[in-house]
Amino acid sequence: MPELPEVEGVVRQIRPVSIGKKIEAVTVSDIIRLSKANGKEAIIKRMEADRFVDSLTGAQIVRVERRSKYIYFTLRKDHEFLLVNHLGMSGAWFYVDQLQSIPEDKFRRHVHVILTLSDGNLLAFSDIRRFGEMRVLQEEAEFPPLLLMAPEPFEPGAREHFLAIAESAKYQNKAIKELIMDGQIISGCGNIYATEALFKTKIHPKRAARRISRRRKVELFESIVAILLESIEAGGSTISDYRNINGESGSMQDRFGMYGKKQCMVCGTMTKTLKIGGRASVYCPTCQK
DNA sequence: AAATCAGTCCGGTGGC
DNA sequence: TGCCACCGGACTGAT
Repeated sequence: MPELPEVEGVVRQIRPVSIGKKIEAVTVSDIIRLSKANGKEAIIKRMEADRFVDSLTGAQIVRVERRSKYIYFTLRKDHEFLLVNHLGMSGAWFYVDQLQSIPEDKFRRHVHVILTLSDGNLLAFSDIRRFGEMRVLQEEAEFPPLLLMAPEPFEPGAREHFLAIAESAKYQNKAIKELIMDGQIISGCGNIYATEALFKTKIHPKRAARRISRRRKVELFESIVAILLESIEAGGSTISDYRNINGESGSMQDRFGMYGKKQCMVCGTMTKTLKIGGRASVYCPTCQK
């Protein structure tokens, strides 16, 4: 499941191989075309497949940036516009000379959008579960939820943004895990890193926001930032489907203290799992209070 | 009015 | 072995 560190890794790799190049051709898979023909919003959102292809074909890639878990491709034809991509659960980009070069069959089988670049190579978007998203936007404001995202966690102000919301009236009774996984409160932190940060700071995932002192909230926020940075350094976490653009896995999963564990790495207690905000939340009943 | 809930995009996986 | 319920980021629309 790609969260901020995985998306950051992908963006850092896509940048040097794509900036300044032109998108010579765009291919959308028959499966996506069929889904869209049946009225589904599969991967390509709010746009016909043909119009999506037309929009991107001939554009030059000007910038590639990460915002929260989204990838923003700034493209230029006669004017600049955006291709905004979310990897969803299983989205992955591969930079290859041909599709056959994508290392694993399970990714090769689910390639849905192919950008042929002016260097002759391909940027191929594979998405096993099709929870990924592609949107062509003239400007960010065309998709309003993008404007509501919390500041980047490494930006000054992100911590104050988190504290202000976490201490506002309507969130007082909410479980802390729901808050830190909410992209409008903290950007880029999903289930994995939320689980790890709560474990590291010994906070029970269901603890109400108002039952956590400011000092511990600050500690939690700083822990999230540190874990996100550590994961970027480790090349992200590969649980099952995350790969970088060369098909390589990350190694952050080897450093997990809690996510996916049956037993606490610190005290040996059997871990417990709760459903919080609809998501499975694993924690240690001894260490986390 | 606001908060909550189900629905949407799916294939892989685990349990029986 | 084969089937089927369940899972999940994040938005959207309904209640």
